[in-house]
Amino acid sequence: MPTREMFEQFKDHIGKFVKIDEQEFAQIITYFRIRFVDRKENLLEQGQVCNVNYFVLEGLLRKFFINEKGVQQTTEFALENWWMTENFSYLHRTPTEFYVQAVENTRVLSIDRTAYEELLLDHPCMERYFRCVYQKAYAAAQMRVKFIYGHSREELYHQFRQNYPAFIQRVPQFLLASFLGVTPEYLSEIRKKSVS
Amino acid sequence: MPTREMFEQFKDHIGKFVKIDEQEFAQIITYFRIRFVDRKENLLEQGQVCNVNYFVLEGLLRKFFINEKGVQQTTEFALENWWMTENFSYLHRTPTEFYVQAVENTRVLSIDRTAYEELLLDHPCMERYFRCVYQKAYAAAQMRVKFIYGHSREELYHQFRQNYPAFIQRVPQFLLASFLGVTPEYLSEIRKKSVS
DNA sequence: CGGATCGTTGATCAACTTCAACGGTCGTGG
DNA sequence: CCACGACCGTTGAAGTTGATCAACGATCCG
Repeated sequence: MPTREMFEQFKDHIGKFVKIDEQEFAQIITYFRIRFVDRKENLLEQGQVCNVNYFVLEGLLRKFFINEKGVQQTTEFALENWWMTENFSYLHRTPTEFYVQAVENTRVLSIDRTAYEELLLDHPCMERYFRCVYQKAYAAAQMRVKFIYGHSREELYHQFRQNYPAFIQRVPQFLLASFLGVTPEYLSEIRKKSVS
Repeated sequence: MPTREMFEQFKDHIGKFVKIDEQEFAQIITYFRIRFVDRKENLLEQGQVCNVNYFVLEGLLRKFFINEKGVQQTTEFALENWWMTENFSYLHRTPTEFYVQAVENTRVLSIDRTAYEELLLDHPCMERYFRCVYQKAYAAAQMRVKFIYGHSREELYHQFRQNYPAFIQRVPQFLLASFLGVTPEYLSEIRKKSVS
């Protein structure tokens, strides 16, 4: 049984966007389930329709697809307090091309489509909350496109290193390479250049 | 003075996501202004804080920034029934690095920050509407990242050509090159290959 | 007619990949 | 507790993709 404390940080996150009282929050959490995901375990696999949205309480998720060369290509990480889902599959109810996998042992809140729709109807403040969350996520995705277009792969690495130094410690190098869109070999070369 | 018909398509767009009656819509449009933008005219310039959101009724907008080599890099187009704003600057109230410019003579609905916030408080259905719009836009942005990472520049062009054949007719080639992240010279070479 | 803008062409150059090989580390089974 | 294999990071040579630069033609518009 999930305890109150487990949800405290979720309440804080909601609180960043909308005002919410103790009572209503107690109602809201009933729409969610808590789930533990082992390292390397998949929350979503290619071919499935994504019907669930995940909120990371602790740990780290990644989203990737298999490109035509058969190589995993990571497109996204989700740390604590980030939402992770495959929106395209979720919205269009089409089979996804993505996997969502735990990089570390991870604890998430999950909410499926049915519960999500009920939640939004029953609690208008959550409509506002998700509007804010998606607007912010959209802004972040747009800035990411700007970064990709505006910099060489080498610069991307240095930017990323500067912006998320702690994260680089946390994730193995070949996953970082995959996320940056370079081969592990080239990332290794970039790193060599910058230490010498 | 804007006429009722001018807003008809905006009503249709809202109607795709939420149910709305004639009366409420009549209220809602009072929060917006209509604006005509000439070709090459800027709706936003680098250094400004973006406080306005635009809905394209007719025409075409593009968003671009100037990269460190002094070259315009297009990151986004907005056709009819798309929203265009610089979300990052809008959300954080920081000076933007982007320009928003009309590619064709364009007619937009505009809503500034103050009116937007009032609109959302006065009309909860619009909170839902924008939640849906941003969720969809976020999904599109994520798929775009997938496309960029999963294909060579040449493949990107062919994909784009296949998905938006009409659009390619509409936009000059150097802008398309800029959007795809290639030089005009290289796009020219790609096109030569595919006709021969 | 004249100038700006846009698309094209070809040669050279830089960024990044591919491939093959090697060494270190970690976890698991014996 | 050791040994083995899997996994990961590194190195270097050769190859590919796409950029840069300079020049030229075509078109459009004043």
